[in-house]
Amino acid sequence: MDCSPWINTSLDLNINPRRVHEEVPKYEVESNLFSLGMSLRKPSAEEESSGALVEELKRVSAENKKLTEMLAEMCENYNTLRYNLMEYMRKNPPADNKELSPPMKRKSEFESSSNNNIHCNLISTGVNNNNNGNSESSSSDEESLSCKKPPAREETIKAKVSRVYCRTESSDASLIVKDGYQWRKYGQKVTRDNPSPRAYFKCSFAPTCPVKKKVQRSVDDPSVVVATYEGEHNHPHPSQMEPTSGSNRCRTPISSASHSSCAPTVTLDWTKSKSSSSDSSKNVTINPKIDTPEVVPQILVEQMASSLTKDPNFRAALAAAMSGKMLHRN
DNA sequence: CGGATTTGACCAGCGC
DNA sequence: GCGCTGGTCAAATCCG
Repeated sequence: MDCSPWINTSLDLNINPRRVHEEVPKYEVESNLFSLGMSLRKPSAEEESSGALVEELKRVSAENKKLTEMLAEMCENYNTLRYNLMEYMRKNPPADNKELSPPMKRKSEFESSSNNNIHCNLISTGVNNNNNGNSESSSSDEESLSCKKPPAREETIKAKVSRVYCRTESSDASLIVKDGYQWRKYGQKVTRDNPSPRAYFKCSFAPTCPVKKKVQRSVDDPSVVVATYEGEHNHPHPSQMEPTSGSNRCRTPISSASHSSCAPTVTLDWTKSKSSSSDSSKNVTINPKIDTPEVVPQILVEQMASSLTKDPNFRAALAAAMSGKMLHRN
């Protein structure tokens, strides 16, 4: 059954829903003419039956119009749902972030700092999820950091940890995440669960700044660099002190530098612009071309949405499933 | 020449 | 206790 015109039109509705109402009926009429071909091939056999056929045609056309409206409504609901999902994913990174985190943490990683709480920040959209660990979304990080430690040990854990995901050129092996601060590399290690080396950095902007950073490419996606920050800067953001200096600092927007404070502020350098998915981008408030921090979950959501909406097979399958469902109900 | 980076050695935590 | 692993140190090297 060749229903591609209907499918293509129906999915274009995602971009411009009004087109559907204008164009779909025409295709539907044609399609129904094809489907009624057996009857239409014998118009002269019984003239009285032609009237019934016309009535049938009108009825089917009206039904198709109704289905089209329902489809458009479903598409709108789908877009709304997708938008809500993106918002949710942005605020609540998925549990498979664990895959990007080391399988086990050692207490030495935290003993040198000086707070009283674990403070896991997952920076997702340029605003820290600074929920003091009370949200479910932070549980994955908290688990990875503390699940193997007794409660008494947890009380001594003090470092503020945040994780940032940055897409870079796959060919770029520099492991540099330009966040506006000055870092001195003091070590590099190849870890067991990731073939790409992990680089260790200390904040060199202030001699007494205790912040450390670990940078390693994602094992799943080499184009994604995972930067793990530990500790809190005890100095202002360099861009606040030297607004006109440094190639790194000029990439840091003042807005992110001026936000409250103790949590690490990160500006990612998007050296690889993502494909412009017109339909998905309209639902996303963040433009990937600007220096705005993002995290893998949102990247994945956008890429998934973009790839799905561009995939003809997915569109056909979605349209077939939706039309089949609706036809079955009628 | 001074600062940053590299890299092998060393240390400490953890599981067996 | 031993081996594995992640994290850190520091001498060597690089670079502007």
